[in-house]
Amino acid sequence: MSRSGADLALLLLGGFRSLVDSATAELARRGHEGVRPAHDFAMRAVAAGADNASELGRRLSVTKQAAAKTIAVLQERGYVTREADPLDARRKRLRVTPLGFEVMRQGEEIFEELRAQWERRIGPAELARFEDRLRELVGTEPVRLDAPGWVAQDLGGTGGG
Amino acid sequence: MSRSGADLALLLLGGFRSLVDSATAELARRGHEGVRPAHDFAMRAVAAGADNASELGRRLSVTKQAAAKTIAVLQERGYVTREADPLDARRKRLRVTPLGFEVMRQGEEIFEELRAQWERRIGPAELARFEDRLRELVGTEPVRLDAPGWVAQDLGGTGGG
DNA sequence: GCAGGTTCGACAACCATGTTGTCCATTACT
DNA sequence: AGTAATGGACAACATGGTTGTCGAACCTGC
Repeated sequence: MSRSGADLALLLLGGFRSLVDSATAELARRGHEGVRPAHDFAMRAVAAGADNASELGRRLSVTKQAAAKTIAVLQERGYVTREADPLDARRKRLRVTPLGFEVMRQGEEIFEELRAQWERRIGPAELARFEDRLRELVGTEPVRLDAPGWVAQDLGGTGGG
Repeated sequence: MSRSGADLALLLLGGFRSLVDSATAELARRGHEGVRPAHDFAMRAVAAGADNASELGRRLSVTKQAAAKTIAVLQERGYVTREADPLDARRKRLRVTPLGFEVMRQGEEIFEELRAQWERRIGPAELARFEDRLRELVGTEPVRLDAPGWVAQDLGGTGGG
């Protein structure tokens, strides 16, 4: 097989998609239609202190404009609120709503359940080992899940421009 | 830690991105600027017999229109040619050019090299085991790498998991 | 041989999610 | 106070998908 390398990549993608697709579907089933990982990520960043668009952009490694668009969606769905920042009139302070937190909570729960399923299939020790390897291989660089079609996108570092 | 499930997903994505980003960058370094996994996939499908837009769409699980757009790019870059099909005047027969094959070949080579690096890090046996687990977990469903921002996209009810 | 359905490919409009670039108000710095 | 930096808005555009529609070519049944 001359494609084991590429296959490995596909397999990794497959694993990710499998989890995320299932989680998204389950979240929808529970009444949170159309919640996507990116939303969760953004909310998490907001909850973690990225309480304005520019900062959120920085944390998510996207432009502030992109962050603003995401925020608009989150706000529209009632997952975050935006109020004037009393300390800085330029800012609009973001806050995750109870509904937003609820979605995050359920998301976590679902992912835990999915992981537990995998664990049941191959055993806890084996999954732990698997995760260890994965961590080793991936390293510590934070993972970006950004650009539309990033699978097919130009990547900053090199080809860039 | 209540996020091990989600972290597992991220880790998988990280692994995929790590490989793909490296491969894309390396391919660019070798003069094939802007070649993306989706291109490779499409070329592979063409080479494997999807020699018209509609068929390609089917194989890639995207609409024929989307396939047509991809083909346009591939053609523009000289990776595929389009000629009238002598047997069916509706069709434009696709063929991967030598350049296209070259890109595929180099892509494979690069992925192999990346996999070999991982192998060197954790050992062949361990990597094999890792891949086995991954295969078990992912199953045999073909992996789609389609929709723009699929990470953040609505997913048809199937869930895929 | 031809009517009617199916398929191919093209075009246009649109959605989603990014990106630059520009601009103004506000804040921070010197 | 004057100037730089920052936050956010808006507009234009790139990418890569999606529907919807349509004409031309093919296929099938009568």
